[in-house]
Amino acid sequence: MTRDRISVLLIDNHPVVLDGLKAVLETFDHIEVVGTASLAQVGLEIARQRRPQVALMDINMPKLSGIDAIELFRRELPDTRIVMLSMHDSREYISSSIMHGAVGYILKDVSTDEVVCAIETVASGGTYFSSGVRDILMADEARMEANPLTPRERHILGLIVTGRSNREIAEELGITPATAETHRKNLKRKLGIATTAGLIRYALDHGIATRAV
Amino acid sequence: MTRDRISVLLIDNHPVVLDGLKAVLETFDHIEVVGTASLAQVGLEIARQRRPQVALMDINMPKLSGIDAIELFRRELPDTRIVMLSMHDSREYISSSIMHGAVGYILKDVSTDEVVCAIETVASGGTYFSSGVRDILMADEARMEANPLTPRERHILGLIVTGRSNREIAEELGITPATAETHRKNLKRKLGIATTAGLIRYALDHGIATRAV
DNA sequence: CGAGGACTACCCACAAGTGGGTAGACGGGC
DNA sequence: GCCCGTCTACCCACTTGTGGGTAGTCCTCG
Repeated sequence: MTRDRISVLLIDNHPVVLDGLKAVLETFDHIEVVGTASLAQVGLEIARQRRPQVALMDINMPKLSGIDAIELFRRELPDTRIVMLSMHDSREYISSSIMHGAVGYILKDVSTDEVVCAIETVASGGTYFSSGVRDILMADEARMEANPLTPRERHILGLIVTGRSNREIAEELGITPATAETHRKNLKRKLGIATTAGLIRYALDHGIATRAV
Repeated sequence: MTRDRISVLLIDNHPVVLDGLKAVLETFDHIEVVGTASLAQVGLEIARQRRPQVALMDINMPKLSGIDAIELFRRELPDTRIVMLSMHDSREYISSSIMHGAVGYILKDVSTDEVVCAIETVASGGTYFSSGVRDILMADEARMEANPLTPRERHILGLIVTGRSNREIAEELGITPATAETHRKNLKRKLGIATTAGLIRYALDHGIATRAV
């Protein structure tokens, strides 16, 4: 290692997570928590002064979302390596974080050992994604070739885009609402998208539906 | 009038509406119901043979939606004047119907007199929109200049596009979920859009949000 | 003929959105 | 000084979606 201790900045708007993480990390001699913040803006300010090697940042924060904050960090502090900390394992959050420049993404349900491992890995130049995240990333690439949407699913996706409820979709297709629900669930699972809004953006992006009303 | 009786085709997948409307219309000497159908495709088939002057069609039907059916009618039977019959007064349905070529749009809660009036009007070449619909159409044009979205609303619309729930929006903006809910309601009211899906399409259409994840 | 995918349908408990409202605080403009 | 728009917040009853499942029927492909 270039320095004996890895400097880490913690940003999380949940005091419990913030303090807990700080306490745990401080039991490791090779890690130094140089600051904590509950808001991204404050974290950025601290980072300007302390120039941490690693920033561990929550993805969901008031005022300034973690995703948006990644960009600000990258612009002002390109050497600080950003690891996102999230409770959500949705494909959108993960790929969005990576695209914005995060080099790590760990779920909040991982062990503290794994957090330490992530810090070490990204500090030495690597990338770290917790196991659940890796699965999602790999699945994301393999899934679409292995599991293309069925015609029925594309049809239903189109109806979802127009704002139809499960009941309305069911009426329109002559099936039960429960089945429409299943198709909706399968769509989300196949695409790794957690929200209906995400499904709509996906459909518009991939020409499965058009915005024409 | 060119013909003594106006030939009308009824298409609605609700038997009650279909039969009720037929019975009522047949009490008028100058109106002749030349056919009824509970599916758009069947209605189209009947229309091919009977060439009705007016087609009264439900907007929500299984298999083939009324909106899509308008196009088929326009293509094959350009002389048949289409009046949409709907329970929904959402801006999207109405403007979509008009754009596809309907010359009338009446809500199902209107009086039968108004239905007769609509048939007479479109048969003689005019357009007919029931009072509630007119309000919405006029409002639609006037509203956006009179009532532009506030910055706060645009911000919240952007968050809705990313699939945030009211609770998540509230956390992100430091307000209560109830307030986020109010903003969401106001957005729908201002834009005359009934569904969250519609809000998303609107936002993407108007550059208030981008699909970039 | 057996496997697997597609489509269908239902179960549960819980979370969230819907669509009506009402209402207070603040600030700018007439 | 008052009006109006904005932003905030809450009420209710109701519907809908969520995220786990399981499981049956068809049809096709090897």
